Amino acid sequence: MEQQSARLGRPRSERARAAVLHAADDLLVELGYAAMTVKGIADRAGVGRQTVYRWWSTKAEILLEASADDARQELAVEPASDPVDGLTQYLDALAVFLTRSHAGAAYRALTGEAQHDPAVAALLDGDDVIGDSARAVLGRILGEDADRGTLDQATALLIGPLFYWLFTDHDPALLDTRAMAETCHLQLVRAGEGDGAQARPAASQPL
Amino acid sequence: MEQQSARLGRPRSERARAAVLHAADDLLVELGYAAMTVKGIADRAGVGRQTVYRWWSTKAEILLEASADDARQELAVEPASDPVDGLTQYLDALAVFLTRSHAGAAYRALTGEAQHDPAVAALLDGDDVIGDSARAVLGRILGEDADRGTLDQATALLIGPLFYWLFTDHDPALLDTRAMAETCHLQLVRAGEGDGAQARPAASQPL
Amino acid sequence: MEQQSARLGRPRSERARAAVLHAADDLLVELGYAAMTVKGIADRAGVGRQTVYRWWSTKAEILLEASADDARQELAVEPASDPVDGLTQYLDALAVFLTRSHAGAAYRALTGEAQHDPAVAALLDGDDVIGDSARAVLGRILGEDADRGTLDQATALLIGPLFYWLFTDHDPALLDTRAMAETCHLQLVRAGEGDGAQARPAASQPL
Amino acid sequence: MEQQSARLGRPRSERARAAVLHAADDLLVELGYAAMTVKGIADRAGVGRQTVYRWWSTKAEILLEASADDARQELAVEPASDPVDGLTQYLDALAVFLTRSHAGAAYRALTGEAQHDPAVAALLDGDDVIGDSARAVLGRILGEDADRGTLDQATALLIGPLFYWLFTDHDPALLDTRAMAETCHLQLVRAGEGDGAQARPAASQPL
DNA sequence: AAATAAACGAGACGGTACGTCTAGTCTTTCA
DNA sequence: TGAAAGACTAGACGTACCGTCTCGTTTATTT
Repeated sequence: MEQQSARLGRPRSERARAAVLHAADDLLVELGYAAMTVKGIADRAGVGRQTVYRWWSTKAEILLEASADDARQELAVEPASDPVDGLTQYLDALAVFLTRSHAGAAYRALTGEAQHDPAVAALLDGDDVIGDSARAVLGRILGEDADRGTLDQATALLIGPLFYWLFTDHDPALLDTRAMAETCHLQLVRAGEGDGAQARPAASQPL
Repeated sequence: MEQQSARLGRPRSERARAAVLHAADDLLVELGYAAMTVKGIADRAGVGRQTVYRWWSTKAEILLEASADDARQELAVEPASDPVDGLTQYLDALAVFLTRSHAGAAYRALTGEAQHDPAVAALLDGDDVIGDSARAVLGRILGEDADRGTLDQATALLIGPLFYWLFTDHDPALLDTRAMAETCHLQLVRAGEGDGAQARPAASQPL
Repeated sequence: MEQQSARLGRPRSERARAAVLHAADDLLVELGYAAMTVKGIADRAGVGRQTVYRWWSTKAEILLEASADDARQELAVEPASDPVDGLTQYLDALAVFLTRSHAGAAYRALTGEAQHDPAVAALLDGDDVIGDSARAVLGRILGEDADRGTLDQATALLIGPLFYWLFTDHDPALLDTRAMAETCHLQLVRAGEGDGAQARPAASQPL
Repeated sequence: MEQQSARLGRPRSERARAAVLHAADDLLVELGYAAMTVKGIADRAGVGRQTVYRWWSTKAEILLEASADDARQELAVEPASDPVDGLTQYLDALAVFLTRSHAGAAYRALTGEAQHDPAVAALLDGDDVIGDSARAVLGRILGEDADRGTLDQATALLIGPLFYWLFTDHDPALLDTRAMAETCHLQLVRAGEGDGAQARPAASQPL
C-alpha cells in the first residue's frame, strides 16, 4: 500500500543528466561561452536535443548547475586566527577560482551574460555563490549581529577591487591582495567603532 | 609636394555611418544587447548589410563607436577643491553613467560580453574609457609622478566596489559613495607616506 | 526476422515535399527559371529554407522532380497501326509538351541550363525523359533487336529538327511534322535494308 | 562645313572595349557561363564596373559581341562541287565549332540561356549566326528562288539532329554526319520535284 | 591656353539571394 | 512516459554580386 504511487513512466536518466553537464563544462573550456550551443551540448553528450530542453531552459542554466557545487567548494575558506589573514586567504582563493578553475570560468561568463540578459541575472541573483562565500568570511569577523546591508557593503569593499581587476582583464599577480584585505579590515573596525552606525549615502560615516 | 594623394572612389557616406550608430544605440535600449543583430541594425538604419560589415566587424564595435564619445563626456568630472569631494563626485557620475545613460548601458553590455568573447575584451582594452576617466581623477590627487601600476591599483580600489555593486545588480542608492571615496583617499595618503613604496603582493604595504 | 527496422526520428513530411514541388512549378511559370530562387520557393511553399536544402541541392533538382512524372505521362503515345502516323503523333505530342505544358517549360529551362552547368547536364543525363520516350516509339518500329547506338541516332534524326526549331524560338505550327516523320521513317527502312549495317562516321551508309 | 561635328568629350576607349571582350572570353572558358559575373569581367579587364554597364546591358551581350565575328568566320564553308560533300563539310565545321571553339562554347551557353531568358532569346534572334551560315550553304543548292520558309525548314532538317545530339551531351564522333547530309539532300531533291509545293502541316508533302 | 564635356578607374551605396547555422518544436520508434 | 533521433519552421549569419551613384582623373573638342 504505497501512499504515493511512484511517478509514472520512465524515470529521468541520471546518465543523460551527467553527460549534459559534463559536455557543457567541456565545451565552455574548449569553445568559450559565446560559441557554445544547445545543439553542440546535446550532440557532445550523445543526448537528444529535446532531452536538454526538457530539463533546462538555457545554456546558462546548464552551466550554473554544472558549476555551482564546484564553486561552493572552491570558495570555502577555513577560519584563520588573524582576520586579515583570513580575508587575504579568501581573496587569493577567489582570484584562483575566477582565473584558473572551470567553475570560475563559468561564473565569469554567466556574470558577463547577466549584464545583458535579465534571465541570467535573475538566475545568478537566486544563487549568489560568490557573495555568499564572502559574507560567510566577513560574518566570522563582524559577528552574528551584523545586518545584511552592512554585510553587503563590506562584501563590495572586500571583493570589488579584485572583481574589477579581473573583469578588466588584469593580471591577478600584480594585485596586492593583502593590502586589499587590510583596507577592508580597517574599514570594518572603523565602522564598528561608530556605534549604531547605519550605512546610508546621506550620512558620511565610512561604512 | 602632396603628402597624400586624394582617396579614390566614392567617399564614405557620413549619413550611413551616423544612421548605423544611431540604430545600434536605439536597438540596444529597445531590445538589449543579446537581441540586437547586425541585420536589425542595417534594416533600422536603412542601410545595406554590406555597408555595415565594410566598416565594422561586430555589433560590439558598432556599439563602442556609438558610445565612446558620450561616455568620455559623461565621465569627465571637473576638479574639486577637496580631494574626497572630487572622488565622491566621480563615483556618483560613474553610478549615474552605468545605470542611467545609453552609453553606460552599452558599456555594461560590452564589459559583460568581454567576459566570454576575447575579441570584445581586446576592443575594450584598447579604449578603456572608464579606467582612463578614473585615472584622470586620481592623477589630480596623486600628482604627476604617480606611476601606472599605482594608478591602476588605486583605480581598482576606487571604483571596484561600485563596479561590483552594480554588476551584481544592486541598487546604487544603497551604496555610500562618500564612504568609498574616503576609504580610497585614506589609502592614497597612507601609500604616499610610505616613501618609495612599491606595490607588490610580496610586500604587505597597503598600496 | 525483420529485414529492416523502421527508421528512427521524425519521418519526412510529404506535405512539405509537395508544397515545394508545387511552388517551384508555379514560380517557373510566373517568373521564369532565371528569376526563381531557392528562397522564393521556400517562402512560397511555407517551408523552412533548410528543409529545401535537406532534400534538394539546386533549383534544377527541384524542377526535375516536379516535372518528370508529368513529362513521362505527356510524352507517352499509344502505338498506331501506321508507323508514320505513330511518329507524327509523337512529334506533335512533343511539340505540345515543349511549348504548352508546365513540365515542358521546365525541360526547356533545364536543357538550356545544362549548356552551361555540368551539374544540370549530369542530372538530365541520368533521367532522359524525352530521349526515353522517343526511343520507346522508335523501338516499336525497329523491333527488339535494335541496338542502343542505332536508336540514339534515329532519335536525333526524328526529334532533332523539331528540337532545333523550338529552341531557336520558331512557331511550331509552321513546321511540317508529318514530313519530318516520313523522312525519319524512310531512313529507318533504308538502314534496315543495308543488312548488318553499323552506323559509324567512316562508313557512308545512311544510318 | 561638317554636317555632324565630332562628338564632344573623351572618346570611347578601344583599350577598355577589347579588354572587356577578352576578359569575358577567358572567364567563359575558365569558369563557365553561370559563374561569370559582370564584376568578375570588369575586375579581370582592369576596368571600372560602370564602364561595362555603359556599353553593354548584360553578360550575354558582351559574350555575343566577343564571339560573333569568330563564329561567322568559323562557320563559313567554301562551296564544294558535290552538294552532299558541301553539306557534310558544313556539319563537320558546325560540330567542331560547337564542341571545340571558344566562340562555340559562347553560343551553346547563350542558346541555353535563351531558353529561360527572353532578352537573350531576342538578342540571338537578331543575329542568328548559325542559322545564317546554314541557309547560305543550303541556298547554294536550292538556288536563288528558294523562299525563306523552305530554307528555314531545310535548315532544321540539316542541323537539327546534330544540334540535338550535342545539346544532349553526346559525343560528336559517334554521329554519322555524312548520313545526315545525305538524308537532308534527298529531301531537298524530293521537295524540288513536287513543283510549286508549299510546305504546310495540313498538306502531307514532305517538305 | 582655357573651358567644356564625356569616358575612365575606383569603390561605396542600398538591396537581395546565397548556403550554413542554431533555435526551439514536433513526431516518430524503442526501452 | 522518457529518451534518441531527426525533420520541421523561422530567421540571423557573413559573403557575393547586382546595378547605381559619386569621386577625382584623363582625353578629347570647342572657344
